[in-house]
Amino acid sequence: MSEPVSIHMVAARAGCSIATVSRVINGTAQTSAEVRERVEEAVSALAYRPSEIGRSLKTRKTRTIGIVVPSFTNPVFASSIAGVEEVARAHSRTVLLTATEYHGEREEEIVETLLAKQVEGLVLTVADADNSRALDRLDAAKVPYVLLYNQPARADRYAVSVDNIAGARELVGQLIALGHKRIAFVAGRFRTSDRSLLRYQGCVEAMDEAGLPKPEVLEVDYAGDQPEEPDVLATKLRGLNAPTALFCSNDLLALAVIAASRSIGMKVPGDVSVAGFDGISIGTMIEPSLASIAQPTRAMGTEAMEILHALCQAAPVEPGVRLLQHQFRPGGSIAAAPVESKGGT
Amino acid sequence: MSEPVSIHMVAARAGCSIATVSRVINGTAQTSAEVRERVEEAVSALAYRPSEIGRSLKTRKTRTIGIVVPSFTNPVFASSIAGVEEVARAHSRTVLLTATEYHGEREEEIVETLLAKQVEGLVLTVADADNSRALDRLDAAKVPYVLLYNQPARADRYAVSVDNIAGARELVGQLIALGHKRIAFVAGRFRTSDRSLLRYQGCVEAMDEAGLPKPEVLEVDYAGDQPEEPDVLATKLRGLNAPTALFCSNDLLALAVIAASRSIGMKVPGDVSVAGFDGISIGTMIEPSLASIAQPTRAMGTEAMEILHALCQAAPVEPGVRLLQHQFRPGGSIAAAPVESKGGT
DNA sequence: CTGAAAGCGCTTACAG
DNA sequence: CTGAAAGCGCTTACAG
Repeated sequence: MSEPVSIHMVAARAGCSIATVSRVINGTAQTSAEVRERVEEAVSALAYRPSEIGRSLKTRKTRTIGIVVPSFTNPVFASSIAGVEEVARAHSRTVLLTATEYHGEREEEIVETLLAKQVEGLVLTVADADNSRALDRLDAAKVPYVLLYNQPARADRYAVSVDNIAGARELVGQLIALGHKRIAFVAGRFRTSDRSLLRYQGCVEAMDEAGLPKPEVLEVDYAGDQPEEPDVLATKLRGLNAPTALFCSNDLLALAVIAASRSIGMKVPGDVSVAGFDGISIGTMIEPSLASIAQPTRAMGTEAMEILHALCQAAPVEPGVRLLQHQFRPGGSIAAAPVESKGGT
Repeated sequence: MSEPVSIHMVAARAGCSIATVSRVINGTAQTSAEVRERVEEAVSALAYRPSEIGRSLKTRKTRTIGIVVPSFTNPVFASSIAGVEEVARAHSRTVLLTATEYHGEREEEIVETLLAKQVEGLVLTVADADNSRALDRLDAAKVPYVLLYNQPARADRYAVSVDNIAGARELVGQLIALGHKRIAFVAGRFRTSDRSLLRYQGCVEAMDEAGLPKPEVLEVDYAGDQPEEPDVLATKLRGLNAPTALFCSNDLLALAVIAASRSIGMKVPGDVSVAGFDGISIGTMIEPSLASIAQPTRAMGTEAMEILHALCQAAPVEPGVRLLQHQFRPGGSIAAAPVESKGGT
């Protein structure tokens, strides 16, 4: 900070030119053993580290990538970020991290900032991958990016996701098999999550096929990752038309829904079954365990970063959405539908 | 990526010098309305964004700070990172993110990388704040940093934490008040977490004061944030000398311990009480809810970043540890000690 | 109010 | 094997 040591000081101490210092440090050309030794001595004596910023300006490569996700505090994002970071480090890349806090309108501004930082590429989860000014901006700037959790309809974008529709269908299929007929879909922010919408769609399809009516929908407000006040949520749940099962668009929401249900005397799964989507690990530790669709979150992060790395080196990569395998995770939070008794709770 | 637009292109289109372009963009000097207009036209037509990297090289300021934490997937870190990022953005700073994955020996290397990236400062949680080569390196480089969750004994380091000893004492005091006499401390990695050690110390102190013997200690291996296999953990729990209460060094561990206890037929809190430390929000949603010591994690992140920001601008800040207020969070996971029956489970 | 020039810390042809 | 020089994209005295 105070007196950053530059390549000139190293050269001075080693008694050679800065070009030579650069060469021995990067091993980019032959150097005599003596000079090499002197340079190495100077480097360690001065605790010299070449400035990435000077280097970047010259090479036009920053070896930095940007991540933008809605939130860090949802384990789903946290764990894929961990995957991205791991692979980034393996390729000696650094990660610039940002969160939109679910404000889709911040995406563009954030992307601008990241672009100004000269990131070589981005991994991002946007509100709506098919209608995003942030992505359009990236396309225009020709900066490579890989979407995570989004499933864009456009075939020219790179993305890593699970099949949200299929996952939701599978889960709702399980619910139906358990005898549930009145299933409600509890949604976090359709507008800010195209995933939520796809899961809803999967739910509708499964019910359609079973000859059941469209699911009732409960849209829930959030503050960050925390759904609204438990009692507000409880009141809303009470307002539903006595569903026997609640399919929540994500696990965090499902946990809140279970707590809220409990608070109004609804036993889970005795009175109502509750399922989520994501498969966060805590879901397996609690009682009842949370039925869900597990996504390989960390692997999704590593896969996305591997693709991005390839893209950054202009390696040829087939565009499109990579669908990783999801898995139904059974759990004690769902059970056979209670016997019909004309009108629920 | 492909044809990044530079200040020269803008100047060319606007028919002025690059100096003038710089001036209107930064509003750093008077400019005539006409020129300003032409420059602005060129900027938006070309979608020009000044390169932060060029700018940084000249100004010697990157407006970037680094974060290093053991893991992203522990909600405690995730949420403080969110706080750091929020404040960083408010000060137009960007955040470079890294995780050690609990490998203390990676700290130094990570710090080197961050230094090479010319971060202006760092927020970090290290394994041992009083014995850290990474911190020594930062001191030598005179790069400001603020510790988070660590409580260094040295008075010259900046840190934001809760009082881990006091928190642990408080919690264990509650346990003792409930009649518990055989309390075991379940520890995550003492070697990689000075917090864990302090919490242990608080536990010992509280038991000492009550005239109880030192707590039995169970050290648990981790893989990332996941404690070892549930059945391994269960076996280890079984090996304990029939404690009536388990104080776990963090909430994630407590959840795993509860699950493992259940798996061997120990009811929580009927047969054994379990408490954690951190106060993660999920702890309040589950049944039984998790007794814990709540830390204001997000606020700790924002506070740390505010201090760092001040430090980066060479504002005078009192060194030392800021202790934020922790709070005992009652929970259904702890209850009165079962009546003595000569030898536990 | 504006421009030419220097320089931030590097890397890399180009000579030798 | 080594050095002098140019240049990456900016900002900022210094002149005018």
